[in-house]
Amino acid sequence: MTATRRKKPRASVRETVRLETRAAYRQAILEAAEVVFGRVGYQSARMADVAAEAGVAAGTLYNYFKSKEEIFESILERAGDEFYGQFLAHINIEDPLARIDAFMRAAFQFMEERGGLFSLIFAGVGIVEWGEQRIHKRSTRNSEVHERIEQLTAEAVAAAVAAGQLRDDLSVDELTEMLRGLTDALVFAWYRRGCPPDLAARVDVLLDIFLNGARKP
Amino acid sequence: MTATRRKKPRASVRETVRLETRAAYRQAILEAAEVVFGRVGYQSARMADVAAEAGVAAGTLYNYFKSKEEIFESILERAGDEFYGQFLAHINIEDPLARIDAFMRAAFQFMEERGGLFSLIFAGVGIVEWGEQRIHKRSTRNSEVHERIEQLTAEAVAAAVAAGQLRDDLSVDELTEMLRGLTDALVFAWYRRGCPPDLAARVDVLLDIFLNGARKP
DNA sequence: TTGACATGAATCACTATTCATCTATATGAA
DNA sequence: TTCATATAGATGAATAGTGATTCATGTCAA
Repeated sequence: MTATRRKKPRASVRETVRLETRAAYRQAILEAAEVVFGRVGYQSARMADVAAEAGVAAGTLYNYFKSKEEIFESILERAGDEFYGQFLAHINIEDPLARIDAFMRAAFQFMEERGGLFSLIFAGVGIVEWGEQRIHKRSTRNSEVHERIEQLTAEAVAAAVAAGQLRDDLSVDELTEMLRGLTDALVFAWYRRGCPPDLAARVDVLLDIFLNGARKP
Repeated sequence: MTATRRKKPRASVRETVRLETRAAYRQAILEAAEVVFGRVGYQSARMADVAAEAGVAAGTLYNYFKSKEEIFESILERAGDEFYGQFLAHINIEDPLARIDAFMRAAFQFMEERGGLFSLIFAGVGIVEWGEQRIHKRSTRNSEVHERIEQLTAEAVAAAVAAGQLRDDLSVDELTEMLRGLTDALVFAWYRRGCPPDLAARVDVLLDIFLNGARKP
């Protein structure tokens, strides 16, 4: 997918050297775009800004990407894959509740590390989807990643229900929805506070309320 | 605030009639804008679309509003006030938990009735704020309304804690945050399903999980 | 006849994208 | 090793599309 984005390089001795260089440019552009998009949002970000941030000329961007949108999608795609990877890393934890716990922690840690991108990724998984969905239809790829993540969570919840760890008088969907909501809420609030380095630590509150509720025993 | 938006009408005998007419135009424009913004989003909505929907010429819009943004803010403002009103209506319920319950139901009912505007209002109270905040800074007024609503909720939560109805080993802020998150989650999911008429009914699940948690007793 | 105001074509601003050029490097003959 | 030439690809000025906003004009009620 990434490969088809630009003219195929001619086969030659130069190949290796050129590729190195091209890859570096590509990388620089993506990183710059991530910074700029993260700072001012997709709409407000100007290609000129991205070019400046990357230290290249505006025209150069188009030697590596077809359009602004393609750059955006590349970012979403990359970040989405990384995010998904964080989930996969804990897929094998046997105990359902422990798995959910691990998922949440992994997700929060990822958020915390890439705060600026929040509105493009995690957010891209719902929030931005609403705020901007009509502005640019989201990359299909990113949606897939999103769905798979929801899927992993739902599976864990289902397993927990099956294991008698979670209530069975509510549907798995409802439980998953709520879990997701609590997660969003924390990230939301954290983002609003300016992304201080305390997000990961708050998972405990999330799980506590999700599992035990807010009512005084 | 609304009054300062256009040239002051001259005092004259026509006044009454003119005002009537002007008010009608203004109203039509706002309603049209609400429809169009709700349908395609602020960014994608064209003034020409709004004009067409309102059945007036594009230029006419500018006889009533300074700019596209001002129209948007007027909508947010109006909707925000209505939304806030729904909360105020239950402010006097004594029992804190009952008050929270009433708040949630009122909010959901409002959502359900104005689904199309979701992303401009309730959403405008957080979700869109992130998705688009850099695209157009939100109206100060709307932010105020938002804050006041959060305030009302937080007060109810605090009262519940004080009354021994909610846990006191978590901060009021944390509890409120979670409540808000659960609310968002439901509306989110509902919106994604295409706004079917079942939102209000789901408040029970929300409160159930918030109060009792998801763990199997 | 006059003034308020609706009209919509013309203007203006903003940017993504294109493209004619220019630069730097690689190649290969001397 | 050195120089002439070719070429990938960097450059940024020019283009082009979009759509908000303006304004000269026409209409209608008083």
